[in-house]
Amino acid sequence: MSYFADLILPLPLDNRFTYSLTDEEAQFIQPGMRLAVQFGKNRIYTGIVAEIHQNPPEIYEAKPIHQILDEKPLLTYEQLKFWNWLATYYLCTEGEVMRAALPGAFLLESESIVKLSKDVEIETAVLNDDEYLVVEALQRQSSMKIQEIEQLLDRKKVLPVINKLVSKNIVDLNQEIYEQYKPKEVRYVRLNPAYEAESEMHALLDDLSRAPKQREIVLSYFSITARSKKSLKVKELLKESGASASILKSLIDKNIFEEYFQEIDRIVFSGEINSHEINLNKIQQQAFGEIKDNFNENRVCLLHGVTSSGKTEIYIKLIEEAINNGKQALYLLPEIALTTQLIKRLQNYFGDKVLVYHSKYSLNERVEIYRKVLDNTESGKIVIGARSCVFLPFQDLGLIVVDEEHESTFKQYDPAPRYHARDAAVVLANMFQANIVLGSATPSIESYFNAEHNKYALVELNRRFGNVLMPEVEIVDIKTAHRKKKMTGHFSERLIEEIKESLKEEEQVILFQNRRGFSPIMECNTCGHSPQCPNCDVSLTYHSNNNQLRCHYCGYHIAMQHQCMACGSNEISTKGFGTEQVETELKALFPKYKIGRMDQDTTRGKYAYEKIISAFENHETDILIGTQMLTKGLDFRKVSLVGIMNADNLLNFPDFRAHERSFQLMLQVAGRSGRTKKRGKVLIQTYNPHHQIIQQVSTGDYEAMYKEQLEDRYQYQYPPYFRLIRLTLKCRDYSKTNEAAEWLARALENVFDRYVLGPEFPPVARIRNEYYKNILIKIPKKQSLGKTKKMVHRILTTFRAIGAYRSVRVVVNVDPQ
DNA sequence: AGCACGCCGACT
DNA sequence: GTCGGCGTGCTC
Repeated sequence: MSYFADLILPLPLDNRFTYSLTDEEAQFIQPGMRLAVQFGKNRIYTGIVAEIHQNPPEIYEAKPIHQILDEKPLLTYEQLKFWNWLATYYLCTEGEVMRAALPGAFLLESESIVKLSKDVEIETAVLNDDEYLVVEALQRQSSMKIQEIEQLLDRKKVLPVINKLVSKNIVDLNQEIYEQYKPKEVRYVRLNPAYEAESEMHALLDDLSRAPKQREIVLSYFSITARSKKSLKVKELLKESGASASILKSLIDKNIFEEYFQEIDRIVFSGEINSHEINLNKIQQQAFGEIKDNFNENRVCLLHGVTSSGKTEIYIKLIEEAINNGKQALYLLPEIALTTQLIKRLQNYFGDKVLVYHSKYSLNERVEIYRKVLDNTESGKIVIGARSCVFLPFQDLGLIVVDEEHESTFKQYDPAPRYHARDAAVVLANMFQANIVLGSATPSIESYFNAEHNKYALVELNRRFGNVLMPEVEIVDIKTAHRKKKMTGHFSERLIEEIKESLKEEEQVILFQNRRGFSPIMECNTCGHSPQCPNCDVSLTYHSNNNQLRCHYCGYHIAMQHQCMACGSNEISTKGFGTEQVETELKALFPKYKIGRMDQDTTRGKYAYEKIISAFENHETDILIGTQMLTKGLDFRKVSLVGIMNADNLLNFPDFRAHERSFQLMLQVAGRSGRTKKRGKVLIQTYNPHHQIIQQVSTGDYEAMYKEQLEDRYQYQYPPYFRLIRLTLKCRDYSKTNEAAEWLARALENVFDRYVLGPEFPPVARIRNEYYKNILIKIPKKQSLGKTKKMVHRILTTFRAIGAYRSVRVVVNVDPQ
C-alpha cells in the first residue's frame, strides 16, 4: 500500500502539494512535521505535512520527498486547524500563513551551489570569456553561489553560462540546504587528565618555565579550580590570567588543555523576582469576580476600564490562576517596543515563567521560544508579545489577554495574511476552550457592539485606581485665537499659560502632535507649486535634521530646494506642521527648559526609545513632544498637563473609523495626565470646538461616542452592521489598472449587486510607480460570510486567468482597518 | 514566489 | 547575431 503526504509550502499558491512516501517514511511522519521537498525543477522547500493518506493523485505522479526535518511534529493539531481558518477567513493561502507563522529559521530553502567537477582536465581553449572567469574563480574558492557568479560576471542571467559548463562536465550544480538555527554554545576548557597527578603537574610547570605566558595560564587555571569545582569557561580563564586567546590556543594545540562546548539557552531571565503581593481593591475584585463568572460560561469577556483603573492587576491575577491550573497564558499587546514598563512588571511578578516574543528578536531566539512553548516548559508558561504570538504552538492554552483591544496595529497590513490578532485570538481561544479577555479604556465599536448584543460579556471598571480624578479637559478654539492674534506659532495663549504654570510647579508636560501627512511640505508663494515625488503621487516632506525633502512612501529624497522648481521664485515657505516644528517653537518659547521629542525620526536607534522615556521618567526633560507613540500604556507620575496641538487633523481623516480613532487617541493621550493625587489637565487645541467628538472627549463620554458612531455606521453601511472586503489592484500600467478594476468590479456586481463600491483611486493613487485602485465589497449581516468569500475567491481565480490582466496584482484585505 | 521557455527590440 | 526585456505557464 502506498502512502502520500499533502504538504503546505510557504508560497502564495492555493493548493497543497502531494508527495509520495515510502512505507518506512509513512510510519514515521506525522502531520505537523517539516519535510524538505523538491518543488519545480531545482528548488527545495520546507513543507509542513498537513495530511497523510493513501489516495494516489490521478493526473500526475507524486514526487518522493527529499528529507525529513523533524523528529516530532513542529505544529500542533490546533495550529493546522488555525492556519486553515486564517487562510479561509482572510482569503489568503495556507503557504502565506506558514510564512508568517513559523520563525524564519525553520524554513530551510535550497541554494544552488556551483563546484568544479572532480578529476576533470580543463581545456581552457573550449571556454569563452565568461566561462573562463567562472572556472578561474572556482579554482580559487572551490564553491560559489549563483549570486556570487552574477556579481563576478556583472550580468543578470548567468544560468545559461553555468548550464553550458555543466554540459561540458566541467562544473557541478548542486542544491544545498542549510539548517539556519544554530544553538548558542559556550566554550569551556579543562586540563588534560594526564597532568592531574601532582608529579605530572610539576613536570608540566617546569616544562613551561621558558614560556612564562603559558605558565601563567596554567597557574591561573589551578587557582580558579581550587576555588570552585564549576566548569571553567574560556572567557573566565582568559580574564583571570590576562593572557590572550592565541596563547591558550597553543596550550590546547599542545594537548595540555582540552576545549569542549556546551549548548546554552539564549532566552535566560536575568532579573529578580520581587513579587510583592498584588491586592485588588474592591472594585477590581468585583470585576475580577465577574470576569471569572463569565469564563465559567465560556464567554469572551470585554473589560472596559478607564485609564489607570488597574486593568493590569486584574490580568495578572487571571494569568496567575491560569498557570496555577497548569495552563499556558498568552498576553497580546499592540506593539511590544512600547511596553517595556509592562513587561518588567510581569517579569517581576512571574519571573522566568514569562517569555517575550516578537518579530524583532533574532532568528535563533525565536526558534528557542517557539520550542519552549511547544514543549510546554515551565519557563514558558506565559507568553507576552505582539500579534505574531497567536502563531505559537500552544499545547494547553488556558487564557488569552488582549490588551488595548481597540488598537488597529493588531491588524496586519502587509504582507498576507492580513489578519486581526484580536479576532484570530478569539478563534484560537475557542479551539482550546480557553478563556479570553479583551481589555481597553476605549473599546472598538465592534467589540462593544458584540458586548451589547450579548455575543461578549461586558465587565466595566469606571473608577481610576486610588480614586484619582479623571483629568479636566479644556478646549481651546484656535480659530478665534488666530483671529484675535492670540497665537504664537502653533501655541495658543492658554496653552502657553498652562505650560508655564505646570513648569513653575516643577511638573512635567506632554504635547501631542499627530504624525504623517501633516509633516511640513514646501510650497512656492508665487506659483503654489510644491515638489512632488517622481515615483508616487505625493508631495515631498521637509526633514530639517538632514535638510532633505523626502517621500514617505518610497524613500526618495533630494536636497532641500531654495528656489521653486517650477517658476524659479525664491519665495518658498513650509506648510503643515509636525513634531519638529512644535519643538523649534517650544524652544523659542521656553529656552530654559529641557525638551524631548519622540517620533519616527528620533526613535530610530536600538535603544533610542528607552532613552527618551527614561530621560522623561527621571525628570531630565520637562516637556515631551510626541506622536501616537506617547499614547501607549506609559505611566509617568509627574505629568500634570497634556496638550493636544491640533485635534482637527485626526478628525478629518478620510476613513469611516476616523472619529472613533480620534476619540480613542485623544482619550488615551489625556490619560497620561494626572496619574497621582493631583488632578491632571488636558488642553485640546482645535478649529472645531463644537465637533461632537471633541465634546465627547472633554466629558470622557464613551457611551455617547459609541451611540453616535453606531448610527453613522448603520446609515453608511459600515461595520459592525456590514462586513467589508477591500480589493486593491496594483499595476505599473495606468490604463490596465483601470480596465482590470472595471472588469473585476463588474464581475463582483453580477453577484453582489449594489454592495460593490468603486473601483476608485485611493488618496494616493500611485506609489513606487504603481497605480492603485480599490474595490470595496460590503457584506450585510444576513448574507453568509463563508459563501461570500468562496464567491470572491472564485471570481478572483477567474480574474487571474485572464491573460491581459496578468500584470495586475490584487491584494485582498478582509476586515480592512 | 521562482523558474523556464519563448518572443521581441537593441546593442557588442 | 546574442543579451536582456517581459509575458505565459507550471510547479505535486
